[in-house]
Amino acid sequence: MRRSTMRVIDGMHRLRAAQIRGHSEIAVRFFEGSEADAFVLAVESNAGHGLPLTLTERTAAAARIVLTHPEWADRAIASATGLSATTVGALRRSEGAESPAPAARIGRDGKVRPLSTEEGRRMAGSLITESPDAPLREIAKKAGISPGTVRDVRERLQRGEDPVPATRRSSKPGKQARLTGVAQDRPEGRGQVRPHEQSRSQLADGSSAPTPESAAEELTQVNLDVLFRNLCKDPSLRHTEMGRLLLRMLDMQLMGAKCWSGITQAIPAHRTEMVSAAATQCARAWEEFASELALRRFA
DNA sequence: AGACCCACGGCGATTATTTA
DNA sequence: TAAATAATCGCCGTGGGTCT
Repeated sequence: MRRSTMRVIDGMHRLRAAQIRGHSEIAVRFFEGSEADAFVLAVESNAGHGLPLTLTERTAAAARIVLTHPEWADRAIASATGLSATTVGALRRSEGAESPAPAARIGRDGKVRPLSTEEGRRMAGSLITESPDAPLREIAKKAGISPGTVRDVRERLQRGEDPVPATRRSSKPGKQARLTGVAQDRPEGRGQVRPHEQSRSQLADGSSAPTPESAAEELTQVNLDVLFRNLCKDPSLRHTEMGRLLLRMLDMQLMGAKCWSGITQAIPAHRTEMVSAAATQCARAWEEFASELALRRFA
């Protein structure tokens, strides 16, 4: 149970059972943390006990964790949601581009691993060339990489090789796409650059970050029916009162959109002006709601 | 103190299996 | 049956423990 909101994270069925049995008290374990952390805990609990989430629910949960905890490694998120790391990695590529990617990730072991050591390796290479007798730890500290990596750099230099393995070089086609989201020389079809990847590459260039307007514009191209079905899969919406209210409102919107002509015919002439004003205010309210959400995402 | 070893975990690519 | 997902492989990085 989250102490700040007294909301049940896990054990809703046990709580219900206790209420039915007439118990007025139940032992709880309090959780201190953010809303995002509480969500992760709820997903982990569901994945762990006898009432696991469906595949679509787990996928939706993983997509949310990717956004709220971008520093978590794929395997860490996979472990929490019961999906495979491959699936989480694919989700990150499709969802993660919407937020700035951290330079390193925290694994299940709590260790931090950088997404690219190219810069550190090159600096270590220079330092080793300048001072061949310098201690590995000293070079590691200056270059910002681990002593083990410095040793590998030194061995590579001794063999006359590049300090950065070919598979870790940003210039390698396809690899850069993994490390920074920049697509290079991708083949047609599967490797085509998607809109969100383009906006991420702009970030890597240091030019412009995606604005709330551009991100919203991107999603508004998606059919409302598709967006609604996708939102319905998210347990964080389905399992909260306000979330369900939003889904019902969107459902009504969808239903209305399918029978505008019938509704228009049903409105008497003397009420058209009033209904028009009401509809305009509704539209404004949705717009303000959308703007507020967009600003919150990029705050 | 510095060097080295090694367990653990990261990733992409590929293949096998499951799901809708 | 096609698409999605999981499993596996090989390579690489980190950091704690051990050796010199």
